[in-house]
Amino acid sequence: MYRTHSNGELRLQDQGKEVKLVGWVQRVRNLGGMTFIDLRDRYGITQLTINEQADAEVKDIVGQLGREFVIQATGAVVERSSKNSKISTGEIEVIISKIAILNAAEVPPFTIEDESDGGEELRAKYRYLDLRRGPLRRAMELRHRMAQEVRCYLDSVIFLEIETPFLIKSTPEGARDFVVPSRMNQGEFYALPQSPQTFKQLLMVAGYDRYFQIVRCFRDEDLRADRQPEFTQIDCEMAFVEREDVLQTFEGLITHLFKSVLNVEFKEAFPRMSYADAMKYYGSDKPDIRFDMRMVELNDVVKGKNFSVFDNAQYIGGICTEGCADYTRKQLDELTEWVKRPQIGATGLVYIRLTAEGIKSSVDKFYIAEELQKLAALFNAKQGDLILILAGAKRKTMEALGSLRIEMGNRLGLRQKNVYAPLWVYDFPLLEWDDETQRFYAMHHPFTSPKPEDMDKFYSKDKEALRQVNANAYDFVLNGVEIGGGSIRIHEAKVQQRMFEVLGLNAEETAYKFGFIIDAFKYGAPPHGGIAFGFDRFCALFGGQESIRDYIAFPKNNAGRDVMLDAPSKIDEAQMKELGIATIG
RNA sequence: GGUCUGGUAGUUCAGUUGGUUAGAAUACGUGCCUGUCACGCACGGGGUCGCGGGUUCGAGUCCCGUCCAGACCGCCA
Repeated sequence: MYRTHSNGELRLQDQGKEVKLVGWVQRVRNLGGMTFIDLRDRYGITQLTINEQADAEVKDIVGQLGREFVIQATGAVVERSSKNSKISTGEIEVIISKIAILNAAEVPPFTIEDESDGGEELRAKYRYLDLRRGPLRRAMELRHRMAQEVRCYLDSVIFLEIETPFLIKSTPEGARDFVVPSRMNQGEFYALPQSPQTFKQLLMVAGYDRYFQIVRCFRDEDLRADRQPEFTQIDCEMAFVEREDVLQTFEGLITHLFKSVLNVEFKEAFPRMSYADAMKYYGSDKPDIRFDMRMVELNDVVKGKNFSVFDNAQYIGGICTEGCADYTRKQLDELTEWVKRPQIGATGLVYIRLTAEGIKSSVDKFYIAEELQKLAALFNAKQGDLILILAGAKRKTMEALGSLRIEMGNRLGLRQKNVYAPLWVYDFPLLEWDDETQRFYAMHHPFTSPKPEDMDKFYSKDKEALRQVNANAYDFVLNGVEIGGGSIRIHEAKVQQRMFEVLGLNAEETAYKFGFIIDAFKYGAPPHGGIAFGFDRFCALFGGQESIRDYIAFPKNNAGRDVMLDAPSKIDEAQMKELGIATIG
């Protein structure tokens, strides 16, 4: 037996016990006459004490110890004469009678502490050392807890967890697929699933009317702090449901997660907002509603006063930032630079200050105080507030204003981590027109059903009518982060066929790529719908972080590399030959 | 594909207008120290300034190229 206890469990009532502990040496403090060792494992830290009376052999071994050595120590639990209230085992220590080095360790390249001295690249390379640190360990524990609670809840409402294959067929409709060459079928490739979308729908056809899976998904696209090439979804589907059934069911799941993992309670139903309103008031399809600061469109009130910037703009809108009227010229210039950055792309920033001395703006030449007052009233602005206005092309300007709103929310401290604002966004457009390729793309995915009332438009030949078709789709947004998305699906073969037709696929392509699902719909497919949650993002948000990397045990860097394994890597000629793959160039 | 930021000791960083032997903290090593818990004190070792080229009497510093890392835009049905 290696150990009798973990390093996190001994307490005052254990004193007198003879215990055997194992773990990693966090730190050795040699005071001359006596030595203290902090022994660490997953569960905590226990102080080992070696005093003057210890055997020479014990003292000799202790002298050899370095950081991260794996040791085993035997001794008696005693009450400490000077206690440490910072750790759970701080009232006791173990007086060592026997000690053994189970494995020595080289000096680690960075310190294994909550606040490590190591940079990201180094910690990524030695991920197994980084994972020993408290913050990463807690992230893994949080993720485990989340997964357990998801299973527990969905099991309680009779969902079945069913696994679906990873080696599937490439249907590049949206994100790029990762592909895997087939040895037995040379020249052909499997694709890794971007999501188990079609499989879960086939499970509905099969009659498994409540399915879920915590499942890895793969997308060969560029990475971000919140995007990895392989990531995990809580993938769910239900048959014989309408939108309301899906929202209710998963509001239940989310509420359960908040309660069981964070002990946060939601007494009221989650707010809901149409996509159109989200864009209109927040300039985003994933609004952060922890703070208000709604956008107000000003087209009708500012045009026709000889201010060409406004007169020529398709959209003029603003936000009101409370208590910012005392912003200095320098701060306003800096904000102007901020909105002019290429990522935001605004051409300028107009401001109106409501100061004690009256109303002042950067457009006083064009608007008299009375007009500005009237404008300010649209925002319910009061003395001390600052109104920021952007103008330009509609979509772009609204999004820029939405970004400015988030930025001001950050600056004003309105986006607190421990405040949670869930939101359902619904009624997205079904289709997006792409000028470059001159065709429609599905905004969500091609299995999303149009809203029943838009069916006529869906069958229309008119591009403008098609543009106006709404999808029976919904997103779950938490604190401005898109956590989940889903829809009521198409379950009729002819509707599905029409969808592919709208997307520009001919009958042959449709049959080749998606024949299996259209066939399935011909054999009694029930009405169905579902949702999928980004599990990594969900965990990161619960952990109060923006980056999902710390919630994935072995993530990739932003070039899609695993720097620990140094993958991807070349394969040898024999492997290539076996797969029937030639090197280009 | 693009924009920005960074790369100097094991690690995190500083390094002035281009000028003597490139510093600090921490880690590491040695010694002292009986109540530490980020122990303390003293001493010590440790550098291809990412790489290549250029300008210059002289480059960590300026210029060009390149590689790597991070953030973002495009992309992400």
